[in-house]
Amino acid sequence: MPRSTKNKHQEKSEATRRKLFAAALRVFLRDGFEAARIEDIAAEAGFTRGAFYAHFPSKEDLFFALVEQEMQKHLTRLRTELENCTDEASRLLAFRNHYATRSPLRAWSILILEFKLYAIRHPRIRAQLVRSYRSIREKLKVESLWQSAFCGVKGDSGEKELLHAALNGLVLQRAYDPSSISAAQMASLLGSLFDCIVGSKLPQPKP
Amino acid sequence: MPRSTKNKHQEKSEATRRKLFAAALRVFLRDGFEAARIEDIAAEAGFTRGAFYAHFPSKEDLFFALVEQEMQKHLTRLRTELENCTDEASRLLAFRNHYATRSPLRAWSILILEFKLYAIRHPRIRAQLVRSYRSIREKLKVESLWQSAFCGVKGDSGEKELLHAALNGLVLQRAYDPSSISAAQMASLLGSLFDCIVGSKLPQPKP
Amino acid sequence: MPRSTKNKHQEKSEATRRKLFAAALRVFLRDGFEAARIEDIAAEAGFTRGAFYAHFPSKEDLFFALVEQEMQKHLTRLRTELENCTDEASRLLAFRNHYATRSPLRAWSILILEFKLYAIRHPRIRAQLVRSYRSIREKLKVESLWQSAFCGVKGDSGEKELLHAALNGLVLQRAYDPSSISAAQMASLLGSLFDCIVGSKLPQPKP
Amino acid sequence: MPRSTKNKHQEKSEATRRKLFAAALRVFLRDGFEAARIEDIAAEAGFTRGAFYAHFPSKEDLFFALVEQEMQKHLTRLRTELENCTDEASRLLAFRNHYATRSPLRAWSILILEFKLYAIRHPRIRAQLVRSYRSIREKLKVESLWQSAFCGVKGDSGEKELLHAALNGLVLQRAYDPSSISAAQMASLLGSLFDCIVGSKLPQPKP
DNA sequence: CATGAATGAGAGTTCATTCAT
DNA sequence: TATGAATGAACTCTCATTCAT
Repeated sequence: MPRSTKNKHQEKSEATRRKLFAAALRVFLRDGFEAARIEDIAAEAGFTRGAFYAHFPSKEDLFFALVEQEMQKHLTRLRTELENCTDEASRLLAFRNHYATRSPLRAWSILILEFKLYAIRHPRIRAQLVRSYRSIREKLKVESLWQSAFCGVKGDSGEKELLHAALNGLVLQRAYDPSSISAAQMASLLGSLFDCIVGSKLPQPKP
Repeated sequence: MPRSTKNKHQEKSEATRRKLFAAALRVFLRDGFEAARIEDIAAEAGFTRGAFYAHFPSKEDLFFALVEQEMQKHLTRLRTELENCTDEASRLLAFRNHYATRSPLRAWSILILEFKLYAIRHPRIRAQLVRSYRSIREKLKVESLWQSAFCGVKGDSGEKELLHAALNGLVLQRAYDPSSISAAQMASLLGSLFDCIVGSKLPQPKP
Repeated sequence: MPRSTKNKHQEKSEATRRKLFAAALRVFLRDGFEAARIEDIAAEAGFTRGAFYAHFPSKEDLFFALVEQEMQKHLTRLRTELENCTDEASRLLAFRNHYATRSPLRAWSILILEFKLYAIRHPRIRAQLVRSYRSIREKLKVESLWQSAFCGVKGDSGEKELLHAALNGLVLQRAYDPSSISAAQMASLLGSLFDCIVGSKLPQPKP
Repeated sequence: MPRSTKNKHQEKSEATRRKLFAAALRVFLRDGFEAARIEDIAAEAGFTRGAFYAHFPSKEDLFFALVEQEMQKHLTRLRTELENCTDEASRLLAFRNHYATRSPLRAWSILILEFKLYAIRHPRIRAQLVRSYRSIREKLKVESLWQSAFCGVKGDSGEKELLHAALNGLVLQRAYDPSSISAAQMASLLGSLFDCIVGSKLPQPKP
């Protein structure tokens, strides 16, 4: 009941949760969402199943928590990078690189892809995922990131989605058949697409 | 040994196979590859599991057969459309529309997306899928389709992949959160991307 | 309806039956009774399942028919060998060799062993097998074989069973772990046992 | 982490394992190895299939564990009996009785017989079984049992195998057709065979 | 007689989740 | 909090047998 004890417990609990998180990320990236076994995650963290269920109600809930954490990380990093840029040009370049050379996130992209497909078949999950993404975007002011990168010139006609879609599609393509497109080609294509969009050459809706 | 008997058997067998194919397509589109149960496919076709295994060695084999059949259908249709065009301009337009307004194939694209993800985690399947795609592309001379549409002007720097990637990515995005991008926006974006690529504005590899 | 036609049919039918028999023997010896598949037997004979069921009501029935045929073959051969002996001594020797060097029948022994075990768990089969054996023994006058070999000296205290049991047990032992006993050792042991029994050294029940 | 909890778990786990073992033994003896269903074993122990798989990786593994346990039991009992004998003569007699009156192990022998046949058709299992037997024999010093019983007089020409083979063969014969040989006859025959072997009358390899 | 399509019971195995400790 | 035993539903795949042709 003494405060310090309570804190000790809290700290320990937090540590377990963190370990489970990290382990889950590793296992999900390695095996995918559906194939990942709770037991493996717990074991990877040095615990057993019970510990998992003491901290998360279900595999899906853990995944959501993980998504929010990772998205936050990625977006915060991007924001920091952009804020470190002194002028508009370098900010645009940083943004471009972010999209064109996202190879370190390959496995993560594929994991998200898989979960989106899973969500499509599970309405409740789908709704939760949409909500989750929306709240992250709001919390981290993703719109303003684009605004700041593009000087807020134009209204959104879905260019963001196109960029993401192309990125995800290419990542998947390379994961499934690396010989069909090289990493360099992929970066080049994404860069070009980025230029296209930014150069206002693309986003002209059909009249 | 009687000829008529053999034919009767053959006919019946083919009819069953066709029914199973059609049922499988419906169930796969509805439930996805992994979640689709053999029993449901058989029942949807009006049979029991045993009938399924009399015609296909496994769910995966059926899926491959289905993929080849459907790809063949789609590509043949596209080829026909292109061949019906009298001049180069209309051919290009038909090609553009093919990519920009592929909504009827939404569910199919998602199914293929899911199977590619599945393949990533299952090396043997992956190899088979790559091989299968390659053979289809060769058999139906997909390269020549592009050549004919684009008058064989430029070498391949992966634009085809970019187009497909963007298409698949957007289809998934809309399936999982339709409110994030409208069908019209999607068509518009894909059209613009197509123009971009054709207009040789995109495919300039980094020097 | 003409006689010759009927005979043609009968002949053909008989030929099919014979082929199925021979095929079944091969498959049973190769795969064992339970693991042998009707389809494999039919295919091995150059037919399909239907032909099998046109000639035999079930796998078990085929097996019984097979057992009777083979037993008859083996016993007839033994009888012939014994009858070819001019004197009593050579007859005894032939009998001894029959038991001590039965290696060609290794697979058959094991098959019968397996079926006996199967029969133990299936009462109806067991009863039928016992009956079947009994009728074969009577038809082929197996008792008289022993009598003739041993000059009918002594009453049966089960020596025959002991000899068979030892033979079967050793065949199994060698099949399952050939390194535990050599073929030569086995022949030697069986020969010695035979001598023991014949020399009236063995069958002296405890006083 | 608390010690008591761990012990509770361990105890419960061991109790369940023991129950599963006992149940498996009963079901295997009743139905045979192949026909025994995991579900029946679990139910017989008062559990469901899941519990089974929490304790044993497969039916085969359970069987091997069972074999080792039972062999150990049997051999330990035999060793104890022999060690209780004060003189050489009574030791030999005890050994003789062990072989001649093994009726209580009838069902066990048949189960092992069946598994050996199973092993013949399944190479991996066969190898494992051979290894398993060898390790048991070494661990329990089976050779020395024979040595002690027979005063280490003679080298091994396979008499042990003959004795076992005859025993197993007769057990099977009686199980499948009890009317073909009485229990008394069987004991008598085995006793005589034992005497024969011990009396050095049998193991004279052909010159 | 022979075909071979179709049945359907049944097996082993996996794993998210629950719950007593 | 964490353990880990136990559940039970689900799934794929096999094969002897039936039966319309």
